[in-house]
Formats: sequence, C-alpha cells, structure tokens
Amino acid sequence: MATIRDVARKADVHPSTVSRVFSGKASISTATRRRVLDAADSLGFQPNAIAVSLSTQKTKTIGMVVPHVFEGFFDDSFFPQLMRGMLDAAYQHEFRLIISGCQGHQDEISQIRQIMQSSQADGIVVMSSRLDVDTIERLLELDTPFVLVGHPPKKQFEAISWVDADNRLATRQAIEHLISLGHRKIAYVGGDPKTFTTRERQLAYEDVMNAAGLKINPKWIDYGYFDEPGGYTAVQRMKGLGSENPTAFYAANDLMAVGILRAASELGLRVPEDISVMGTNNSYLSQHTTPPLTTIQVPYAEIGKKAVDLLITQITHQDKAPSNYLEDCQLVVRASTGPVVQAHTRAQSERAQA
Amino acid sequence: MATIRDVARKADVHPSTVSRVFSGKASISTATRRRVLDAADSLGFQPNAIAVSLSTQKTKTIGMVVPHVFEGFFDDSFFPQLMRGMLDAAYQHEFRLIISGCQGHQDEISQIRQIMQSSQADGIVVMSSRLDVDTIERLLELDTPFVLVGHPPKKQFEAISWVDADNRLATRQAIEHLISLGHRKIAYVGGDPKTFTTRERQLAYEDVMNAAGLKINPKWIDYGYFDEPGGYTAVQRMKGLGSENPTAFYAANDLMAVGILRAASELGLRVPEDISVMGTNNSYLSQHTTPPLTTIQVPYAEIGKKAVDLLITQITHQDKAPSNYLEDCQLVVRASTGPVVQAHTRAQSERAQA
DNA sequence: CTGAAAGCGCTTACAG
DNA sequence: CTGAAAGCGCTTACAG
Repeated sequence: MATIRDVARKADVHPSTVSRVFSGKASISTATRRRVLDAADSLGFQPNAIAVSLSTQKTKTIGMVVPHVFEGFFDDSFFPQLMRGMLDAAYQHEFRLIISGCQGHQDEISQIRQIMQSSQADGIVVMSSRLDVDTIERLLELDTPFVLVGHPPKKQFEAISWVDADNRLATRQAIEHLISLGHRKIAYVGGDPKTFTTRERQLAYEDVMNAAGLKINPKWIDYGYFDEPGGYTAVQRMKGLGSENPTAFYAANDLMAVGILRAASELGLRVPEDISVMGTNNSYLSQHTTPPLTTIQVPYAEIGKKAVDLLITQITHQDKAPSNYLEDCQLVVRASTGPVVQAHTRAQSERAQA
Repeated sequence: MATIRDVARKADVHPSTVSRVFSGKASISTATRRRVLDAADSLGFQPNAIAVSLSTQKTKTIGMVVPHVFEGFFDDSFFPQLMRGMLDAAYQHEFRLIISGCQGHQDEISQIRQIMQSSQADGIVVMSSRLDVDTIERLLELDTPFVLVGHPPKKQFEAISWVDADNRLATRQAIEHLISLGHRKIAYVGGDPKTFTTRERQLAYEDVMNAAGLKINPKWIDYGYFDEPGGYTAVQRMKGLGSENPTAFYAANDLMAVGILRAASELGLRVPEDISVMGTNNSYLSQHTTPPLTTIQVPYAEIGKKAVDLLITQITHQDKAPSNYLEDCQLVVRASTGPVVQAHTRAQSERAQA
C-alpha cells in the first residue's frame, strides 16, 4: 500500500504537502495539487485511516453493541430497522459503524467500555433494554459521547441525549381506538415489567381507561416479555373471568399479539367478532397474520437515524447541549379489531348460525 | 485517557515493559507484571486500539458493506440472521465488525475499496447480490482477504473462499416434496434471473422434473425479484393456461410465496386444496401466514458464522488455502402443501359443496 | 503556499 | 527479564 511518502517522492514535494492536499483544509497552489493528485492516482494511494485517527484523535466511527446470543432479537423488526436508520445517517456524515457482540447485560457494559477506552469509536449508540440507573451511571463515568435508544429511567438523566418512540402516545392511540369501537373491558399485555417502556405504556393505558371512566380489573394486566409464548400465556391466564372477560387485547409488540391470536383460535374465539387484538410495531409479519393485525407503526429506522445524527453533532460540536426526541407513532388499522358485539347480540347470532 | 507512558511512570518501568505486559507475548517477571497491572488498574488504562493497529498493521476488525437504501433488504430474515452469525464468530475471535452503508452496486465496490485501502479492516465479507465476473475481478485486484457469501459465477473462481446455501439441494428437496404429493404441473418462481442463485435453482428444478419424466411448460417459469408483488404477478401471468394450469408453485423466497398466496386467494383458489404453495427461507413470517407455509430452512446465521470463521483463519494464517462451503438446507412441511386433487374429483367435490 | 520537525500511542528488533 | 530507540503513517503548529 502506497504511503504519503511515496506520493511525495513522486510529486517531488514534502509529505506534509501531500497531507494538506488530502485533508482539504489548507491552501495549496493548483499546480502542486494537480501534481500530488496525479501521483496519488497512479500509485492508487488512499490515506491510511488508522494513522489519521491516531493523529487527529478522531475515528469517524460510531460504536454499537449487539446481544448476539439472544436469537429472538433477530426475529423482530427492531434490530434491522434500527440498523437501516443508523447506516443511513452514518453514511451521510461519512461515518462507519463498529459493532461488537455481547453475551448479556454485564458484558454489554464491558464491551462498550472496551470500544470507547481503546479509542475505536468517537461515540456510541446504546440500545440496551435495561437502561437502569446503574447502567446510565456507568456510561456517564466513561466520559464519552453517547446517545440512548430508549428512555432513561429518571428525571435527573434528562440532561443526556436519547431518542425514543412516544410510547405514551402510541398506547393512547391504541386504547382509544379500541374504546371508539365500543370496547370497555380491555386487556394490556406488556413486555418486561422491569423496563421503562412497559411501565410507561401501562401508565398510558390506565390514564386512557380512567379518562373514559372505565374501571380496570387488575387481572387484565399481564406481561408477555415480548415473545409469542408470552402473549399466548397471557390469554390463558385471563380466561374464566366470566362477564369480566376482556373483549379486546392490546399487546406491546406484534409477536405477543400473534401469541394472543393463537390462544384465541384455540379457545374458539373469532377475531374480531368475539375479541379484538392489537399489536405494536407494524412489523412485516403483522400484515400477514390471520386476520391481519391492527397495530402501531413505530418508526425504528427514524429513531436509529436520529440517534446517529444526534451523536455525530455531539461529537463534532462538543458544546452541543444534549437533546431528547420522542418520535410519533401511527395507528395502522387492519382486520383484527372491530366493533364490540353485545353479549345478547352475540348469543343471538350464535343461535342463528346453529 | 491514560497512556502506556503514564502507567510506566507509575510502575517505575520503561513504557516498552508496559507494552509487553499487555501484549502478553513476552516473558515478564511476576513482580514487574503485578506492579504494571496495579498501576494500569488504578489509572483505568486500556491500550489504544488505534495505536496498536498502526503499529502491528492489524485491526482485528472485519469489514462489511450493506445496501442501506434498499428497504426490502431489512424486511427479510437474510440480513439479521447473517449478522447474528457474523457477530457470533467475530466475538469468539475477539474481532469486531465495521460496517458501511452503500447506495447500490457501484458504490458497494467503492466502499469496499475505501475500507480496505484505508486499512480499517483486516478482511471483508462480501454479500453482494451481484457476484459477477467483474465484481470478483475487482475484489481480487484489491489484493486483500475476502470471503463471499454466495456463489462466484465461474469455475475459475473456485480458488477463492465462499460460503453458500446448497441451493440445488434445497430446490431439489422442494420439488421432490411436491412431486411426492402427486403434483405434475409445478411452477418455478425465481428471484432476479441475473443472479447465480436463481439460475442454479432453476437448473435443479429442471433436473428434478426431467428425472421424474415430467414435461415443463415454459410458462411455468417466472421471476418475482424476491418481493411480494413479484410473486403475486407471477401467478397473474400464469393463469388461463386451462388444463396446463400449475397445481403447485415453488418460490425462491417466502415473500414471493406470500404474494402467491394473495393472488391465489383473489382467484378463489384454496390452498392447499386447489393449489400447493412453497416458499424458501423459513422466515419468521412463514409460520404465521394463512395457511402456514411449507418452506425450506436456509441457515443464514450459520453461513455468516462460517464466512467470518473462514476469513479470520485466512487473516491469521496467510498460508491457508481458500475453501468453499455449501450449507445444507432443510424441508419444513406446513399446511400450504398437500396432495394434488384430480380434476374430476375436484369438480365432484365442488358440486357436493354447492 | 510550502518545508522541517515533533507528536499521536503503541510495538519490537537489538542490546545487555 | 528489561531498557533505549526507531518506526507504523499520518497531522499540524511553527517558520519562512
């Protein structure tokens, strides 16, 4: 590989001149520039990014740590869509992404430390599902730029940068949609109850129910940990409430909604005639279930893009104040939700069918 | 950030001794090692990876270029599963992945060049969908280690390393499954006819049909370019063949199979009673279509893992001969395929239903 | 506009 | 086992 010195020799200038031509931020006579560029061209010269990084203390690289041991992580649309947005933003700023695997939460922090302290990236996008107080404090200790994908757990951390979906608004839209269809007994199936997202959505659910003057049976609240069996089990646990049986289920992601559909089908409940089911994410999958899922479109690609944009401005203008973004979500109505059928009407129609 | 010099001062040794302690490949007295390690610990020292790379000419990083502008690329399970396998292998060897976006095929080559010539990676995994002669030649010109995900187009390139699914075997399994169910008129819906994969699968399709003594109507062969509308359109184009209408469709990915299901439903054809439909990939989606898709499991995670394993041994032992791997695929039988129904039987059953 | 020199933070052959 | 020095390929303040 040709170096700056080879080019200098060929163009008959000092190496520092070659450097100036390539760094772009110095005035060089047109004639010299031409000579240097020609020499570089004929040698196939390209500045060694590693040497530039060592010298400038900048890598033009964003770090990220991915829990490669969780297979389910790669089934959901979250990861690929986030990557798409991150790659898009990085590309526009001529940055690249450096990615490490990790075996779990402890290791995640340790990989982040390794990447940052060994100066392999100028900053890091953290998408841990466990953005707890402890995690944030360790990140702050590193004293390096980072942006969170998700919500920090406490008010006092509002001074750090993060990008999240507007979960409250999303859940609000979902529950209001169900209420507008006449549902009164609505179940909430969250993810991991320890995550901020799950708690926040639950609060929104309770708010909307209260605002509509609807009582919540505590049995209508359950957690499915974001996977298909979790949704399935939640329905199992809620059956047998008699007249308190929910007529609609809202799930915090599409996989759990798919589990709910399966459980409903096993119980002989028709969707949406007997119960309505909603998911969240508008994953590709949700278009192709039976029936297709009403869901909430969560703009993960935009979130990834904004996180990287934010991080890069933070890196390039160190004075930049941290900012927070809540991305709007959108209701996507498909066939899995419908008007509530009154108990006696339902009984009648069943008789008619028989 | 503490440097090797800070540690040396604190431990009262020469910087080169600190370096030796951390590089691990030199004999150091236990006492000295302790002193150095303690000093490093108290300073929070971690070797600067960039400086190490510049000095050793090794980055412990694998490059990869992703076409971030193709949205559909992120809907399929190919990318996330490949990433999972690559991260897994890289993690085990203590390597990281450096990823750049690209806007299309031309740009892909140019990004690969940039990463390699600027010494940001020790080697690269190339997963271009267009592994044509020209592309391969340009890669060879770079004179840097690479491994292909997919098949090189010509025999003369067998001397380079690649990992691919055994597409011939996969298609063979699919078509034989359909034949074993009694189908005789089987349609083949490939991806992009310019890709090697598509041509190879088509050959396998023709082989199996010939071996079974079945004639192929040229109208049964079409290309859906790997997306849902492509599958849908293929069915549209094949209708109206009268007694030559296919009774089974094999599609080269699940998305196209979903398009076929939609077209079938619109034409009032029941699956699998009237026609059988098969996909490829065993994507998460394929479990949840109506009916669930019979498909071929393609081990993308294993392919990604093997590609990185191969690349890393190539990087670490330069003498290593290039190798090729064909990964086995597996038939996954679900409800979208069934025994062929004879025309007169079908007519009878229709009459019976009316 | 251009050159000469010091420095970024490591590694490693050479001595001892 | 340890030190002193040169080098990896750049950048950039300092002169002129």
